[in-house]
Amino acid sequence: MKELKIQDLFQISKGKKVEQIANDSKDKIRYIQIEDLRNNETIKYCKNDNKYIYASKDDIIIAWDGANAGTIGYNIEGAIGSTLAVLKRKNNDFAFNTAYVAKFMQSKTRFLRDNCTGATIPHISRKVLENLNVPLPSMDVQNKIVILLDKVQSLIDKRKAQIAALSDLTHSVFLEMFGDPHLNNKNWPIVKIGDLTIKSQYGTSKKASEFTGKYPILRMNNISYDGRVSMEDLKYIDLDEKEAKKYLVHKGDLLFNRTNSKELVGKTAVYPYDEPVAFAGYLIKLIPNDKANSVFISAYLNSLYGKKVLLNMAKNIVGMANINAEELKSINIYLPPIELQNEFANIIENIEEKRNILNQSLIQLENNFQSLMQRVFRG
DNA sequence: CCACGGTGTACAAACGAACA
DNA sequence: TGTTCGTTTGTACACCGTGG
Repeated sequence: MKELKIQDLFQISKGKKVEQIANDSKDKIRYIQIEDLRNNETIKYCKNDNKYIYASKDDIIIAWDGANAGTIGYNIEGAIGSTLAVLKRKNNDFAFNTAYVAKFMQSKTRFLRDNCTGATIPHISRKVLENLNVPLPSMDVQNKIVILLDKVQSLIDKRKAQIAALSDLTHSVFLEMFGDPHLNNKNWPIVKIGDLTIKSQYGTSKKASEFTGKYPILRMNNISYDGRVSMEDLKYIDLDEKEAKKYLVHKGDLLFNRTNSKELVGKTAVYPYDEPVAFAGYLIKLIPNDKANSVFISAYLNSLYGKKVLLNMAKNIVGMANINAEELKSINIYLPPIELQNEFANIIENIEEKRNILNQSLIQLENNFQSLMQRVFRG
């Protein structure tokens, strides 16, 4: 098969510093940064100034600096920031589909990242990139490869959308069953979180180890902002029998992140697994009494209103914010009957089950995509 | 001009004084 | 002596800007 180097096909230009402007400004164009190569969640703008470096839809964008160097973007239009570079087609007669090359480069992200230059912060090596060999089958085959990979990608996107929809569902089920927490138009009695718990317990302040230890230990990054426990990136710790009693979290216990940056203080989730694990000192464990279901309390604190309450009460001192156990227990909460709370918890459990299935499927699809990519470009 | 070393900052982990 | 909890320290990363 014919092979050409990136430098035969493209002109590479590094981006320049771009001044961001407000979203409602006139005569604006999109300002692209590394984040924008991965998603379109926060779109930023800048002036339409000809001193900037532009990428059009048929250019390939690559992240040049930092841990994500080598990330590829395509079909995005705007001025690129200083940590990106753009690959523009050279004027020559080589027959190739830019989208195809973009996909090919995507399959080489790892390689580009591994061959970076720079002492502390990785930077793409221009030489390595320019000398990257691109296999070029016939135009027909290139086009087919693009269509195939796009199809798989769109399956992945659909799966992600389904998972996001389930999160919305959780919120709306909560609102429907219990009503707006702020207005309390179902007139539930108001109590304090402390009234609904048997006890609160801080986690262990023992140092966790990377590999060895009897128990996995949950740290702040294991509690997500949207109220889930993630078992990724765990550390481990040993506990004796006495410590195990205090510092293990069991299924149905509530976990609360008491120290973090102001926005992230108060991340709350229910531990959902049968196997108990340890938890660190910047988390507080709450065990509910017979008046409450922890899933309900967690959903309350994770509602828009709950987040607002937490944000307002976090004491922000030199960059770090805190909500201690007493303050947590003093938060007001409305109290529907326990039967209704349990019903809610059952619904959530069902939703979470579906979510797990979808997640598994997503991981599967992503793996398939990777191996497909490898096979396709090996020829 | 751009390669490459540096800076600022947000998040996370850990420390250790104050309390019981 | 163990627990609480505010603060310090560590780490990772996005982005910047200068000298060759």
